[in-house]
Amino acid sequence: MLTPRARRRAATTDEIIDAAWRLARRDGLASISMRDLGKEVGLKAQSLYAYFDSKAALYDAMFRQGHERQAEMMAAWPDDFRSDDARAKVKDLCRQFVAFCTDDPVRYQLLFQRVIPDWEPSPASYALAVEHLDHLRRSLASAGIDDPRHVDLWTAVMTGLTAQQISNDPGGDRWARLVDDSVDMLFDHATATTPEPAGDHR
Amino acid sequence: MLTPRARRRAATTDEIIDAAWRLARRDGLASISMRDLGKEVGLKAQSLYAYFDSKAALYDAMFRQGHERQAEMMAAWPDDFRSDDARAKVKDLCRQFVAFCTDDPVRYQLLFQRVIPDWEPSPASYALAVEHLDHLRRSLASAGIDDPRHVDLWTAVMTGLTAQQISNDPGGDRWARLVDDSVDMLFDHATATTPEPAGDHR
DNA sequence: GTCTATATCCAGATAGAC
DNA sequence: GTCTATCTGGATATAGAC
Repeated sequence: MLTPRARRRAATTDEIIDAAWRLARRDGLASISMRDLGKEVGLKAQSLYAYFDSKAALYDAMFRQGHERQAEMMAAWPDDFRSDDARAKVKDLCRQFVAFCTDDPVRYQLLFQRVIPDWEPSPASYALAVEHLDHLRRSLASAGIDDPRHVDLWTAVMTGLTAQQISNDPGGDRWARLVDDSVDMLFDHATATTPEPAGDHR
Repeated sequence: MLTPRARRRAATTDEIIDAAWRLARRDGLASISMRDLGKEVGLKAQSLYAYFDSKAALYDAMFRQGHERQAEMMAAWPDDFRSDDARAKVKDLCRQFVAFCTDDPVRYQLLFQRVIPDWEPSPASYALAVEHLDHLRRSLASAGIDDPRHVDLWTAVMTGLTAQQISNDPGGDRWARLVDDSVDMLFDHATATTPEPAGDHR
C-alpha cells in the first residue's frame, strides 16, 4: 500500500531513470551528467539528489531495472528442457537473449560490460545478474549439457555474437542470425566430446 | 636518417606513450589525465602538447603502437595453412591471439572495444586493424574455411572467449584454455555444414 | 521537494616569457 | 621545449532559504 505521496515520488524516480536511459543512448552511458539529466526532467541538477544519493546510486537503479526487464523476459521460458526437442527450445532462449541485448546496446553495456569508470553494481544488484546465469545453467543442464567447460563455451559464444553484432553491424543481423547455427554447433560439440572426470573441472 | 634532435624527440614521445599505458593499466583507459601523465614523465601537462596535439592524438598513438605489436606477433605466422595439419596451425594462431589480448586487457580494450567516450581511431590507424582481420581471413581460407558466415562465427567465438576471460577470470585461464577445443568445434562445424550458394552471402 | 548560491575540484587547452 | 599563469568549462555535491 502506497501513500499518494510515495506514489508520486516513485513516479518521479521512474521518470528520472527513463530520462537517464534516453541520455545514455544519446550521449553514451558514461557521459550522463546530473546537469543534463536535470534539464531532461525539468529539474535542477541539485534536486535530483532528493531521489538518488549519488550518481552511482542512479547507475545502480538503472542496472537493477535492466535486470528486472531481463527477468521478465526469461520468466516466459521454463528452465526445464527435458521434455522434447530441447535443441529448439534452447535456440529460442538464446535467440531471445541475443535480441534482448542487441535491441538496446546501451543496456547491454551497463548490464554485461564494465564501461563506467569507477562504478560497479552494488552486491544486491549484482545478485540479480548471478541469478540469470544460473537460469541458463539449469536450462542447459536439463538439456543434457552439464560439463562446466561446455557452459563456459556457451556463454562465450553467445556474448561473442552479441558483442560483434553491436560493435560491427549495429541495427543489422549479420551475427545475430548465426545464433541457431551456433546452438547446433555447441550441441554437436558437447554431445561428441566425452566429458572429463569431475575432478578435472573447476 | 634521424638528426640527434629528432632522435631525442622520438625517445621522449615513446616515453610518454609508455607512461600513458602505465597510467591506463592503473586507473583505466578513459581516466588518463594530461596532468597525471605529465607527472609520470616529469613534465608539466602543458608541455605534453609539444608532442601530441591533443589527448585524442595520444590515444591514436597508443592505438597505433598496439597494432604494431600485434603485427609483429602475427608476422611470425604464415597466412598460408594449406600445407598440412592446418588445424594445428590455426590453433597456434588463435591461442596466440587470445593470449595477446588477455596478456594486456587494457590494450585489448583500446584496440578492440570502444571504451573511450568521444574517441575513435583515425582512418589511417584504423586501416591497421582492418589489415589484421584480413590476415585471419586469408589464413582461414587457406585452411578451407571460406564461407563468410563461418569466418564471422570464428571472430565471435575468439573475441567471446577473450572477453569472458578478461572480465570473469582475470589472470586465470578458465576461458583461454578452451581455444583448442573451440577451433576443433569450429572446424567440425564448418566442414559439416554445406556452404550456401555464394549469392546468399553478404 | 525545489530552488539559489556556492564549494570544491578537475579537466583540456592556450599565451607568452625564458 | 619547458615553464608559469591563465582561460574556460565541466563535473559532483552540499547549505540553507522557501
